[in-house]
Amino acid sequence: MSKRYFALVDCNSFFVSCERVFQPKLQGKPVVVLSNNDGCVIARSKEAKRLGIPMGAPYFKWEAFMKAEGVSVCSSNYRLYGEMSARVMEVLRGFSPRMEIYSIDEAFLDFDGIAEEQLETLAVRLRETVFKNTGIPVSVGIGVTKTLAKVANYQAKKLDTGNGVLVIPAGNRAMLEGVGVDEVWGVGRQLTPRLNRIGIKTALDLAMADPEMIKKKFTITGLMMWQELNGVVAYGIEQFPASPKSLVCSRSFRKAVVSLPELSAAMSSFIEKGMERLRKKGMAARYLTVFIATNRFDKGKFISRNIVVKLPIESSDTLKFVNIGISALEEIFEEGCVYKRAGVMFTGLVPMNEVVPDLFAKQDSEERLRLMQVIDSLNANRTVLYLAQSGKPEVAGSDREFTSPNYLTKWDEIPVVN
DNA sequence: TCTGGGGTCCTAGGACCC
DNA sequence: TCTGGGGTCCTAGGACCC
Repeated sequence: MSKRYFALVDCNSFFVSCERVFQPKLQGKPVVVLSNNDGCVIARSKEAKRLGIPMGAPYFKWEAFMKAEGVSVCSSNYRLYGEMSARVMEVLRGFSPRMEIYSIDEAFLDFDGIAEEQLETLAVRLRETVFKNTGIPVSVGIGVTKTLAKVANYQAKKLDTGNGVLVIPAGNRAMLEGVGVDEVWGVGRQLTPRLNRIGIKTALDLAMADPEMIKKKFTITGLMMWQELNGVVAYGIEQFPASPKSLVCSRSFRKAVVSLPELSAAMSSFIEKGMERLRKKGMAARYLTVFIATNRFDKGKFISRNIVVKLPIESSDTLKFVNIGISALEEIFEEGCVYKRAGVMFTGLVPMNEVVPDLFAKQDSEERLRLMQVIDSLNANRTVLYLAQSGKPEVAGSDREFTSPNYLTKWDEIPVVN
């Protein structure tokens, strides 16, 4: 019986690659993509990484440097990235009947039944197909567990294998040697120093450690990482996405907010946006959390408040949530604070059609749900209809200087070929 | 002036029950 | 003076992921 392999396909500098598909002049040049409000760097091209621009670099601190080095700057355009992601995933689906979309730019593929010596050829073909059909370059890592596939992917990029593909054969430990333990899937900022202190510096060190000790010190999650590095599957492919448990809509304000009316408008718009996403997933929520916070980077006291409201029955009605959300906000709002961030979280989620009727609680009415449907369809590609209470969309704090057009989702922004 | 946004899982400890 | 033991559920906080 041949070993079962998993592949991790990861889009290279995904957001940057998306921008490059539509702006070929950005090829081969240093490029970064900025977060909301053009706050900080969330994607970097290889060339930008080489210039030493770190992930999360605040734009205002790096602006001068980037100008001097000729770095191209893009504001983030999530609609575009979401659409490009869907296209990439569609191509990947053709390469394995079992696949897990892990994030906007990553997917695990089950390569069960593929002989070891054919893996690389298959991966190279996959890579070429994705590039041909979408213009997005990807790297492919292959191993007998997801964690090893992740390591392989990391090495494919780091070692610059030439074809963007790296296979870690079953039982091979050599590939773990040059990998810092902090690169292992599940080892983050806190675990790294703790592991280092007991002499575990590389992925190989972790793989060779005593599993009893690992379990004792790093609990079950630590043990699972150990197993996966040793080729024992602890995480399977999740083909069908589990239904979400929570949904957040939040923003930092470019200009801090002081007044209750302004904050209410922002909150109302968060609830609108969040509800729209929730309905798109066909879900309703039982709990609403409203939160507000001051600037965590400011000297002085950092204030963060939240309040949870429970509805008598699950709902997906924007208006109902806006009303209770605004009242909730009034309870936690404190005069004199300078708010920098706010948002809402929906929890207690259930599919809309599984809401259990209650004798004493009124369910969303048919008419109201139809109204929501109409609003959603009107807003499908661009927000055209919103509550007066929410104010103009930009109140919610979106300020983007370098946004690329919505090439794929807006008719009037489709690129023209002359 | 200016520092993202959206998720999941695990554990410890408290409340509560019998 | 002495003051069980076990189970479940919930929450807050920590840690991780992209």
